[in-house]
Amino acid sequence: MASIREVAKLAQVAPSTVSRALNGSGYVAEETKEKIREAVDELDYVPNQWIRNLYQQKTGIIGVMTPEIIHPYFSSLWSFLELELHKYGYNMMLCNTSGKKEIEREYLDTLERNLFDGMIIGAAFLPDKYYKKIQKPIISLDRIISGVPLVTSDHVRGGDIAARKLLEKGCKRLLNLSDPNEKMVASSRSGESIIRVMEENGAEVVTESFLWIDVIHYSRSIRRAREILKAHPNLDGIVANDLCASAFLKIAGEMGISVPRDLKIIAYDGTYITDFNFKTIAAIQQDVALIAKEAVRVLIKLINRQPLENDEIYVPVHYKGGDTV
Amino acid sequence: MASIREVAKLAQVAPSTVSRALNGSGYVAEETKEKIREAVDELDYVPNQWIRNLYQQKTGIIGVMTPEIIHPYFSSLWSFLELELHKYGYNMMLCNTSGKKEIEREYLDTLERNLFDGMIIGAAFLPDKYYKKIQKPIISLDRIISGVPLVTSDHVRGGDIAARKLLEKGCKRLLNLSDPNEKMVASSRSGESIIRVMEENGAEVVTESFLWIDVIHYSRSIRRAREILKAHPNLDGIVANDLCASAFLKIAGEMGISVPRDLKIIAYDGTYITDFNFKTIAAIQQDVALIAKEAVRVLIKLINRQPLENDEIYVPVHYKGGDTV
DNA sequence: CTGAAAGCGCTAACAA
DNA sequence: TTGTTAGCGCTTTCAG
Repeated sequence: MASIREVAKLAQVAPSTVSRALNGSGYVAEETKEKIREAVDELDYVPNQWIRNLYQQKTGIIGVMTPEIIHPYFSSLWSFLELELHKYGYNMMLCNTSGKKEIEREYLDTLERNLFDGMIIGAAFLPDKYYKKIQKPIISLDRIISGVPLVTSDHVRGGDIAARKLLEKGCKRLLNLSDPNEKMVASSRSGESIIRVMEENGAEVVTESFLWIDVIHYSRSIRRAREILKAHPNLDGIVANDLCASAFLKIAGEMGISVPRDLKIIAYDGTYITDFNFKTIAAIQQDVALIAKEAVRVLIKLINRQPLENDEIYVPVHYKGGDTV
Repeated sequence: MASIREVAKLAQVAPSTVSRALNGSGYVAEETKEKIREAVDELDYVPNQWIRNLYQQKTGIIGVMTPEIIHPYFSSLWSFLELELHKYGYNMMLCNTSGKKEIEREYLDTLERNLFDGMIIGAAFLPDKYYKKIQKPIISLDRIISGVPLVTSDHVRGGDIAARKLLEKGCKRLLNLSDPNEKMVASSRSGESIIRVMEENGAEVVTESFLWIDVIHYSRSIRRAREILKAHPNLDGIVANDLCASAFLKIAGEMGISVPRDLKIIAYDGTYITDFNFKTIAAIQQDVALIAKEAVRVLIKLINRQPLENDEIYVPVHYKGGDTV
């Protein structure tokens, strides 16, 4: 690995001149530039970006904390986020925690050790205090942490739309899924909203737990969906994330339950997988592109120490029709 | 951000002593250590990892070049790769090119600028020479580049298994899909293998192009699948990647083609989405966990300048039954 | 056991 | 227009 000094020596100039020539900062005679260019070619010199970062006091890397990346909601979200960060010259580092607290702590450490210029928290399992003490720019996409800006979907509205749609179709007994381990997350508001609207309108709501781990392993989703449908044979409506919704649709078919006649299903997320089946699944669609855009906009403001006009941003959701309601 | 110098001053020792105490390198009196510990706590000092890397001559980051991340094959593969890299203390940086050559070049540049200790190439669209000149450890997962170690599935066998399965079920007229833009990739061997086996056994093979861009946008897959099935109404077998296979299954249903009676479908990849439909899709399953494991093993060897016993590694594939054959 | 000094590879201020 | 010098925050000799 050639260094700037070697280039300087070969071109018979000072290292600082090489630096200036290469960065276009300050004056360098065209003739000198030429000599330097030759030396660079000769030695195959490539400046070390890490070292440069030292002076810029930045790394150009944004960490993205995610519990996993296989769920299409996350794949899509991170895909858009990457594109968006790239526009601003940032690279994205996916920090996959697999839901493990130690790994999450490790990555927060990495942030504090200045490897990232900022961090986007897709999901968090550590107590609030770990996030609160962080001195660097962070934003959250779901977990509600006081002092940490939140960019998320308008889940209250999402739950509302879903519930009203089901009521309109005559649902009387709805299944609501929740992961008891996830507390203080914005996404749980959709469930609360669904329950409120359903009950206000005289419908019954059955809440069952559906663990995170069961969502990401599809075979487990299937098993859990079967358990739940067997335990509650008289359900007539389900709102669940794309993967779960898909599992319920499959199990309903297996059990001979007619969808949408006897059971109506609305997926929550609305990624492309809701179009996979012959019956497309109706969905509350999150606008992942806009979430990504807003998240990056806010993070960049934080990094540039600009004031935030708003530290809670709610991105609109949309209803997408399908064959399951 | 407190620096080591501030800690040293507060603890009334030299910066080098702090360094030694914190790294456990060299001797430091227990008493001195205690003073340093106090100063660290007092100032909330966190060593700057990025500066430390300067001395280690490494960054601990591996770049992973991928054309996109939404396709479940890639999501799964990168998920396992991340886990595997993490075991060796490396972080993974996803380099999403969106199939764009400029972005790919940019990331190769990033590698040369020492931001990564090595790189894993998931897909490549640049001419070979760009890869050949790289002086840092790289391995490829699909594209065949002389001098660059390859870790990939045994696609020849994969194609073979698929073809024989279809023949066994009586297929006479098979659809083979290929992206004409993708040249010199290991994965195309499955198609070649399928064609060979089918033709050797007296079956006909129709090859149609199916562009990458049509695969990753599911709505485009659907449209293309419809086009193809309309153009070739007498097909009785299809081998295609999970997403395409899913699109064909859906369109077959829409067109009233009975699967598997009139049309047999085998998905190639075998990710969880092949289990989504009421009819599970038969598949040639790639062992992504093992691919990830092998890739990392080889890359680490390269980084440590250990000799490679083999620069082409073929990971076994498996047949997974389903309702579509 | 500890500190001074040199230096990782580069940039920036200033002098020439 | 160029070179000298100092230094980013840390580690690593090496002398004491």
